[in-house]
Amino acid sequence: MLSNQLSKVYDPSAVETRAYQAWQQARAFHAEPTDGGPPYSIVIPPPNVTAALHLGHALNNTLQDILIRWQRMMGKNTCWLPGTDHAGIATQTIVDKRLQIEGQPALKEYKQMEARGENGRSQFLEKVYAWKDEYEKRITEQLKVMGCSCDWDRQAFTMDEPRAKAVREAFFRLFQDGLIYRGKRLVNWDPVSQTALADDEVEMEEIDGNFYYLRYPLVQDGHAAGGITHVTVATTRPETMLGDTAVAINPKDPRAAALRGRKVLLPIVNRQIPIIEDDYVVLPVSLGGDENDAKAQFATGFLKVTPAHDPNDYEIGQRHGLAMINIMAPDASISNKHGWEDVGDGAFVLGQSREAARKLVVDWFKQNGLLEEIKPYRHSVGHSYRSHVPVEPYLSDQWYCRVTDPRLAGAALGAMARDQVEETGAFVPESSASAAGAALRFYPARYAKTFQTWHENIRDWCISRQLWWGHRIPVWARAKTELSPQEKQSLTQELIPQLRQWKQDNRVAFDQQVDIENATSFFICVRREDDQPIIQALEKSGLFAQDSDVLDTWFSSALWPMSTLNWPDADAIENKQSALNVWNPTSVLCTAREIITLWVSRMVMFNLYLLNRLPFTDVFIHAMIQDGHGQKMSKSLGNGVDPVDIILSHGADAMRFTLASMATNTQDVRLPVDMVDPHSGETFTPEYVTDSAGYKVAKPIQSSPKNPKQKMVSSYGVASGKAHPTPDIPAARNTSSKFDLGRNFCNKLWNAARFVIASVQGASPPADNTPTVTASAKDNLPNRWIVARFARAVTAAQAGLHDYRFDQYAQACYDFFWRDYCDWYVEASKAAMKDPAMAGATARVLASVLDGALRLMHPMIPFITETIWWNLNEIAPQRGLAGLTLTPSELLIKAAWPQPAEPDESAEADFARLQEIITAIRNVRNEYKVEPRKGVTVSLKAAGQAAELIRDNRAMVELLGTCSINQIEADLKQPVNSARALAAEMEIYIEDLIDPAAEQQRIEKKRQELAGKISAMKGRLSNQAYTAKAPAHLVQQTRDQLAAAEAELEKLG
RNA sequence: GGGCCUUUGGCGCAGCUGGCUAGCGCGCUUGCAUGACACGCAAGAGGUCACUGGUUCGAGUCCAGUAAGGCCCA
Repeated sequence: MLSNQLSKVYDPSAVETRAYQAWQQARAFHAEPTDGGPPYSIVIPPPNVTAALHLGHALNNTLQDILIRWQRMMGKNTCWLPGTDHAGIATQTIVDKRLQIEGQPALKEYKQMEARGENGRSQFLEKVYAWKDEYEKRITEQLKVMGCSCDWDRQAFTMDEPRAKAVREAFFRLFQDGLIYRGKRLVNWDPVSQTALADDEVEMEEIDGNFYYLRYPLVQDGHAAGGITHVTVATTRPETMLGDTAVAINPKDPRAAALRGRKVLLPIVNRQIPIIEDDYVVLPVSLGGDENDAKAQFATGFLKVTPAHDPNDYEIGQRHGLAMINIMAPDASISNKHGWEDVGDGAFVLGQSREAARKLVVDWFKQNGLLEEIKPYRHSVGHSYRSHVPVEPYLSDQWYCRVTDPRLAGAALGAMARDQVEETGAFVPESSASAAGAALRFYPARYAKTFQTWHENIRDWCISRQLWWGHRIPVWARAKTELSPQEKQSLTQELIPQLRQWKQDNRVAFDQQVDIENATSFFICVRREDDQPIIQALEKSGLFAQDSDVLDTWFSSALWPMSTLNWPDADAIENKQSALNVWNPTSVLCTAREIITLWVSRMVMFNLYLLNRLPFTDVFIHAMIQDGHGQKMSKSLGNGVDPVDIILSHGADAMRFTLASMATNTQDVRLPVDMVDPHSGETFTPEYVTDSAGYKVAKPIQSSPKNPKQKMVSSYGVASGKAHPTPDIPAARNTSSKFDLGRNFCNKLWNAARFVIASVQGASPPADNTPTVTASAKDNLPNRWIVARFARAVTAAQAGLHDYRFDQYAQACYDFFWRDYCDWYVEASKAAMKDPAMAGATARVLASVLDGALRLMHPMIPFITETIWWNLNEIAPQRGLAGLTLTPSELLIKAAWPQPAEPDESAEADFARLQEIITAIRNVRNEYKVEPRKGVTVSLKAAGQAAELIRDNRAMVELLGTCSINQIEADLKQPVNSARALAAEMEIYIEDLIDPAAEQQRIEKKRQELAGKISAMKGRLSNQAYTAKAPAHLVQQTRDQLAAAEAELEKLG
C-alpha cells in the first residue's frame, strides 16, 4: 500500500488525481434505489455540447457537488445524475461554421446533397456527432477534475436512445391529448439559420433606425372624405408595405368617421385595401395621444397593417379577418413565390434582400412624391440569439405545444408553495402536489415571482425547428393531396383499416376530430421509434412522409428529470423501488436565473402532466459571475476565466472554496479578471480601455509588469482580432487573484494537518484511551473550548447549507479552522503537549477535532480533506470524544457528517478572557517594539476566579504572550517602569518597559475611547423615551455596560 | 413600458424578523524568515453604510422618493 504521508509542500494536482481514483474505485458515487435511506437526488443542468465548461458551470457544479457530498455524509441515498444537452441550433451552427472555416463541405453543401437524394442529412449529422463526442468527453473530464461526484454509470445525453424514447412517448401523449397542434402562425424566423425560434431565443437589441412617413392615396370613389386625399403611415420597416392588407385608425380619432368604409390604393402593388378601425392604433400627440409615449410622438394616427410580417398586425388581422400576404422567401428576400401574387409594379424588388428592398421602396416613394419625411428613431429589434441577424416575423406552419392549457401552465402555478404565490387576481388553483406539502419552492424566494408572471402570461410554445440536429418530429403527414384512383383505393382499403387498428392499440394517434376517411391531409403520430411495421407501411405507401423538422431542444430538456431516470420504461413506472420512483421528484434544481422561464417552467409542466408530480421541490438560483466591471463574461469580450486554468494554477479545491464563498444571496458577483504574464508567470492587473460598444476590455497589447519592453496579447486582443499572438508577443491567459483566498486556505489546512499529525504521532495515548475520552478536565480549558467551538461551527455550517447559503458555510469553516483551531488551539496545544499530564488527552483532542473539521469541510474541498484523512487514519486511528462521536471510515467521502453538540459556554467565556489577556500583552509588546522573541515579565492584578483562571492556564498564557508571569495578586501595586493594560476585568502590568511618555499616550487614547462610549450610553439612558419604551433587557444591558466602562475608566486613573 | 436586483473602508463581499462600539478576505502600515505554513505569524490604520425625506426611544437594517449601475420580460 502506498504511504499516505503528507508531502512537505501541498501539491494539488498530485492529491486530486489520487483521491478521485480512490473514490471511483470504491464506487462511492454510485447508488442503487434499493440502497435504503431517505432519497436525495439532483439532475445536472446538462451542459451544452457546443463548447467546454466555463466558470459559470464551475460554480453551478461545485454547489451541486457540495450538496450531494453533504447529503451523502448525512446518510441519504444520494444520486447525482450527470449528462449533456445536444443544444440543437447552437451545435448545428457551430459545426457548420467550423466546416466552413476548414474549407470542407458545410451545411449548404449537405443540403444540396440531401436534395439530390444523397443522404446529405445523415452525413452532416455524422459530423455533428463527432463534435458532440469530443465535447461530451471534454465536459465529462472537466467535471471530474473539478471533483464532481456524479453517478457516472447513469450518464445521459439528451439524444441518446433512452432519452429519445422519452421524447417519443411525451410527444405522443401530448399529441393524443390535443396539447400539440400544427398551426400557421407568425414565428420568429431566423433567415440565416432558416429556422423558427422560440420567443426566448430572440434577443432585443437597441438599433438606430428611422420612421419613414409614407403616403397612401385614398381610392376616389366619389365620396367626400373631409378633404382627405391620402393617409400617411409611419413605419420603421417600409419594405413590408408590399404585404399590407389594411390601414388602421383608432375609432377615437376625429378623422375616423369621414374615412369609414373607404379604401386606399397601396402604392407599387396597386392593391386596394380597406381602412379599418382598431383600438390598438396609437393616437398622435396632437390628437390627444400620451406625450410621454415615444410612439405617440412619432405616430400619424394611421397604421399600415401587415398581418404576415408583424405580430401586432397579425392580431389585428385576426380581429378583422384580413388577408395575410407573405412577401418573403425563407431567406428573407422579397419573393412572389410564397403567398404574394399581385406584384403590380413591384417586380423591381423581387429577389432583393430585406435591406436592399427597403432602400428601393423608399426611393420609389421619394420619386413618386409619396415620401413625406424620415425621422431618426432608436428602437429595439429582435435578433436571433444564434446568428445575430434581425428576426423576421414570418408566417409559416409550425408545431405548437398548447402550454396555455390549464393542464400545463395552470398546473405549474398550482404547484407553487402557497406562501410564495403573489396575489395577482389571476386564478391560481392549488394543486394536490402543493397541498401535500411537496410544493415548488424557490431559493431565494424572489424568483418565485418570475416563475409566476411567466406562467400567467404564457403563450403557446413553438416546438418545431427547421434543423437537422435534434429529435425528429414523430409525425407522418399525407404527402399528396391529389391521389390517383389506385392510390385512393390502397389508402381507404388497406392503410386506413390498419391505422384504425393501430390507433386502437395505442400505437398511433391522429390529430383530434379529423375524419381520416375524407380529409385530404391529416397527421399521424407514431408512438415508438422502433415500431417498424407502422413506419414501413406508411412510407412504402408513398402517401405519407415524416415531418422533416426537429423538436426544440428544450422539449427533450423538459423531460430530463424523468428521462434520466428511465421514464417511460414499464419497470421504471410500475416498480415502487425503481430509480424513477425513488429519485423523482428530485430534491433540488440548481441553476441560473435566465433558465427559470426556459427550462424550469417546462420541466414542471411536463413532469406534472406526465407523471403527476413535480420534477423537483426546491429550485436554487445562484448568482451569475461577472467580470470586475460588472459585465457578463463572454468570449467576444475576452473577459472569461477558464476553470481548467484555475485548477492548474490554484488547484480544484481552492477554486471550489472560492466559488462557494462567492455564492451569496445576491444576483451577481464580480470577479476582477487578472492576466498572467507569459514572460514572467506573474499575475497582474491589465490595462483597460473602452471599446466602441462601451465595454471595458483589456487593451489588446499589454506590457509585462516586470519589463515593459516585453509585450503580450490579451484575450480580448485575440477574440476581437485586434492583435495576433506571435512567438515574441505571446497570448496571455486570464486568471483572477480572487482564487488566492481558496489557495491560501488549502495551504493552511495542509500545513496545519501535517503539524497536528506529526505532534500526535509521538504522543502516548491518554490515560482513558476509549472512544469516549473526555476533554472536560479542569486543567484542559483549551480542549473544552475547541470542542465547543467545533459544535458552533457545525451548527453554522449546516444552517448555511440548509439555506443554500454556501458563503455562510464557507465562512463557518474558514473561521473555525483558521481562526479558532490554528491560531489559538493548535498554538495553545504546544504548551499542553509539553506537559506529560495533558499531552495524551490533548493529542486526542487535536486529532479528533481535525477529524471533525475534515468531515465538515469535505463537501467543499473534497480532495485535500480526503488525502489528509488517509494520513490521519494511519497515524491516529483512535479518535472521538465524549460528546463528539466520530465513527471511523476508510474513506472520508463515506464518513458520517458530524453531529453538533451543545457548546460548553463556560469554556467559551473563560477562553475568551484568556484571549483578551494574551492579545493585550501582545499589543503592549508591539507598541513598545519589544523584540519578537524577547520575553517580558508580566504581573496581573486579579482575584478569585480570574486569578484561578490565569494560574490554571499559566503555561499557555506565557507561551502565547511570550512572557513569564511574575505575580498574580488581588492587591498588587503597579510595579515601577511597567506598562499597564486592562483586559478581562484585570489589570496587567508588563514590567521593565520604561517610556513614560509613550505609556501616557497609550493610556490617554484608551481613556478617550472609554469616555466616548460612556457619554453615548449616558445619553441613551438619560432619554426617558428610551428607558420607557425599549425592552427592559436592553436597557439593563446598557446600564451594565455603562457601569463596566466607568469601572474601567476608574482603574485607568 | 413591466418586473427583479445592486449601491457598506482602495477592491471583492457579510451584516437574519431595526439595539452596531458596522464585520470578513485581498490590499495597505509596522515588526517578524519562531523547528506546520511568508500561500505564513503578531500588532495596527482605514467606513458619517449612494442621496433626500419619513416611521421609531433607536435605522446600514423598515417606508417613500431621487441618482447611478446591472439583469430579466415585453
